[in-house]
Amino acid sequence: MAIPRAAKTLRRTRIQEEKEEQILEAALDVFSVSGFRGSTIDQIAEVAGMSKPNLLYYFRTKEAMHRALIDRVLYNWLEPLRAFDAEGDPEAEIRSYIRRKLEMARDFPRESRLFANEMLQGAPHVLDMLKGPLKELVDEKAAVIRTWIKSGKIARCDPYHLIFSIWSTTQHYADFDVQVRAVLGEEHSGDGRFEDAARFLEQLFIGGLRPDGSGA
Amino acid sequence: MAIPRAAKTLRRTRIQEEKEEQILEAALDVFSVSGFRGSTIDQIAEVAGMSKPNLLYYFRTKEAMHRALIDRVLYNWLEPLRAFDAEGDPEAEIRSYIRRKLEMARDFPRESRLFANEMLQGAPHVLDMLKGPLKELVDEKAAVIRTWIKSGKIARCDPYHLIFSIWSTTQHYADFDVQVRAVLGEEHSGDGRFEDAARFLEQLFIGGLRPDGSGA
DNA sequence: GGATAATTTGACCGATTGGTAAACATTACA
DNA sequence: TGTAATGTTTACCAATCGGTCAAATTATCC
Repeated sequence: MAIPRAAKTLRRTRIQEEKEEQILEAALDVFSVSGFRGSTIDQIAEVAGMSKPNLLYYFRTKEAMHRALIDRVLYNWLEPLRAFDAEGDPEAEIRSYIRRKLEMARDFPRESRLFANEMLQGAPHVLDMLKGPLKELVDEKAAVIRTWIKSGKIARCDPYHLIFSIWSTTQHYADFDVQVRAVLGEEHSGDGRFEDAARFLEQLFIGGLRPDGSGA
Repeated sequence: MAIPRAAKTLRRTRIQEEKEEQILEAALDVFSVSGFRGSTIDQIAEVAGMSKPNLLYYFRTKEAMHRALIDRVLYNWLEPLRAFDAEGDPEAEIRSYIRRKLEMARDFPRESRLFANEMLQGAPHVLDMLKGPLKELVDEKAAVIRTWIKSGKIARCDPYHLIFSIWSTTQHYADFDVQVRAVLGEEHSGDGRFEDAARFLEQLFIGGLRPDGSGA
């Protein structure tokens, strides 16, 4: 008889590691496209190449699978913002933040869509994280931006909306990929659009945040 | 006996107008949150306050409901971009485009989420529209922006990515509303955030697009 | 008011949903 | 190699899914 699944987390087998990995990979495929409600266990099982009961042996419910997936993906997703450094040069920091976020949109579009789906549905599974850890992290980085403003290194602006606009512009290339490609046309649907986007966004944010009295 | 439904479009009753309106309103509620796959006819029927077979009397399938909803919402959704005027002053045009898109995010968030859901799922129901009419419209407006660049009224930049970034930053306040509110906190979750966003985005885009040799 | 068309509903259908039970197969380890 | 724990599968369940049907109800128009 199998031990109760609650105990599974105590000692993890090689098989457990592999299968759970395999399942979460398939779950990411499915959840990121159809959202939680629109996805079915059967779909995920098929993508994962195993039977539904086998899948449910590792994750007792659809909820548990979704939660495990979000938990695993969340930490890496916030890494670029965490790397935002108070000590660095504002212009370089903003540039590199945009670059990193765009790279993630290019290399991990499913993760981006997973969160986008969750947001559209009102964030039923991550609302506490948004109000807690995420808000704290953003508050912290907003404070950094405010010191840059106070020292005159960048223009006066609302740091929260600055962060929102970097999020939205970069994630757009993952979440709305199909629209971007349709509008750009077949010939510009290679990865070159990410380089073009990076160039444009750097120009936009660096120019838009240049302190009043500087340069020109 | 009721006439075949194909004939319904020939002469429309008062009741038909009202009920179809009522159904599409409920469908917008449901589809915009859960997407096509994640929404059920029963849900929509309940929100609309009528029985499922009654609902299916007006729209034969879930697909038909979704298609009718998209068709109805699409025209208005593209109106701000259509209003983008070649004759106007670039700065004023961009300002007013941002304002209008933000107003739509505030006043029609469900419509925004309906499209966002559709995009995340790969636009199965609107791909032709994206590649056809939408692309043509954007091409046209991109040409307008290029004339502004050529005449030195705004900085050199990629007009497509400029449009993408206005779309993404403004729609963010509808699609990611729950995240925006969570990060800003309870106290900043009134409609004031749209005014703050407008101020920031105007500053960002006007500053970011200022031609090299001008001002400051 | 009566005929006729339009609308609404309850009962129902087969397919799919999330999930379970138990038999069966495999692995790890003494 | 035996055996207990782990892993997998087949068969199944009740609930929900999209959708149909025929009967009942309501509106329209002469």
